[in-house]
Amino acid sequence: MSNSLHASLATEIALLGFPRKQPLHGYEIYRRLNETPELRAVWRMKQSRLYALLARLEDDGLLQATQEPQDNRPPRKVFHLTPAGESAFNQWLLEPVRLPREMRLDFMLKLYFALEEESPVVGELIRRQQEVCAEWLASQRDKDVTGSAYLTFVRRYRYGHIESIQNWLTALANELAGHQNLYS
Amino acid sequence: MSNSLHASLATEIALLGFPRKQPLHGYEIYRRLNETPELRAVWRMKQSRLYALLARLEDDGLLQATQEPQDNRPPRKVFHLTPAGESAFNQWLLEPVRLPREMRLDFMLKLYFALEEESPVVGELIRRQQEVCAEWLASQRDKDVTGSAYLTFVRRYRYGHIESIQNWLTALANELAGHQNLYS
DNA sequence: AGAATCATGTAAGGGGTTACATGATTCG
DNA sequence: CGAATCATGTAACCCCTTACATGATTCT
Repeated sequence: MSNSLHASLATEIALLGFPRKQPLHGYEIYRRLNETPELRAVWRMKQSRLYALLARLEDDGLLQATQEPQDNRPPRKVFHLTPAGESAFNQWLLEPVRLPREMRLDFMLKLYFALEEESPVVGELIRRQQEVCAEWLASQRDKDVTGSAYLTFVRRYRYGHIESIQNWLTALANELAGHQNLYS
Repeated sequence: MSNSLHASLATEIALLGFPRKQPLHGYEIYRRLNETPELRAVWRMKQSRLYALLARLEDDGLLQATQEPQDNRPPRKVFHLTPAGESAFNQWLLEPVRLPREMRLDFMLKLYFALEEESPVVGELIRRQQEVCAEWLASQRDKDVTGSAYLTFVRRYRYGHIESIQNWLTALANELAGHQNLYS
C-alpha cells in the first residue's frame, strides 16, 4: 500500500464484488466480467485495464494478493479482500450516486451486486437513491425560474431526466417487493 | 498545424462558435464562457484548460492566431477561423449526438449555438436528433427480450431515458415553431 | 497446423485536472 | 494598500486506451 491513497472515482470499487465471497485470481475475474451477460451489458473492460485496476486496489490496501504457483503456467495472483476492502465495498454498495449521469454505470453496478446480497440490501439501496433523487428534483425547482428560453429548455431537460429515473426506481421497488426469483 | 491530427472527442469544436462571427482573443473567449449564464449552466472550464484547447484547435488547423501587441500588457493572441474551422463548426452544429449521455453537454452546446444562427438551423438540428433518437428506441426494442430480471431493469432504464429525451425534443420543436424571441 | 485458452502484464500516447507563474493596472 | 482584472500560459500528476509481449496447452 502506497501512502498517497488514490482518491479514485470509485467505480472500480465494484471489482471488489467478485472476490468478496471467495478469493479469486485476476483472470477469473476477467472471465466473469466478460461472460456474465448482465455485466457485459453495463461494463466492458479490456484485460490490461482490469489488471491495472486490480493492482491499484491492491496498492490502496483494499485487496491483498497471494501467489499460487502452477505447473507449466504463470503463477496465479489470488486476490482476497482486506478488512478495509470489505468495509469499502459494503459502504459503496449502499451509497447512492450523487449525479444523474452516474445512474447508467455506477448505480447499475451497485444494483447488480446488491441483488446478490441478503434481501434488505437492494431495498435499502433503492430507498436511499430515491431520497437523493427527490433532492435533485427539489434543487431543480429551487433554481431561479427567470432566464432566457435556452435556460428553460436546459432545466426542463434535466427535470425530465430526473423524473424518468424516479419512475424507474419506483417501478423497481414495487417489483422487488413482490418477488424473490430475481434471476429466473 | 501538426500532421497527426487529434481525433478529439469533438466537444471542443464548440469553442469555434465564439470566434466565428468576429476574431477574438483567448481571454475574451474565457470571459464569454464564464459570464454567459446559459453557458455556465452547461459548460465550466478553467482558464488554463481553455488555453490548452485553443492551442489544440490551432494545432489542428481549425483556428489561426495573429499576435496583437498592446502597451503594458501581454500581447493578445487573436484567433480567427480557418476555412477548415468554419466547415468543421458548421458540420458539428448540425450533427446529432450518437449516445444519450451526450445530450447533457454536447447537444446543449449545439443547441446554444444553433439558436444564434439563421432560423432553419435549430429546426434542422432538432429534426436530425429526433431521427437518431428514434433509432435508439428501435435498437432497444430489437434487443433480446429474454434474460434475467436484472437485464430487464437495465433495458427499462435506458428505454425510459430515451423516451424522456424524445418528449423533450418534441416539446422543444413545438415551442420553437411558434416563437422567434428566444432570448426574451 | 493454426487458433483459442490460460495467466500475467508493460509501453506508448493522449487527455484532463490542479496548481502555479508573471507583471502591470485599476478598483474599493 | 490589497484585491480583482487583464492576458497569457507551464509543470506535474493521474487516468484511460490501444497495442504489444510471453509461452505453454488444448481444441478444431
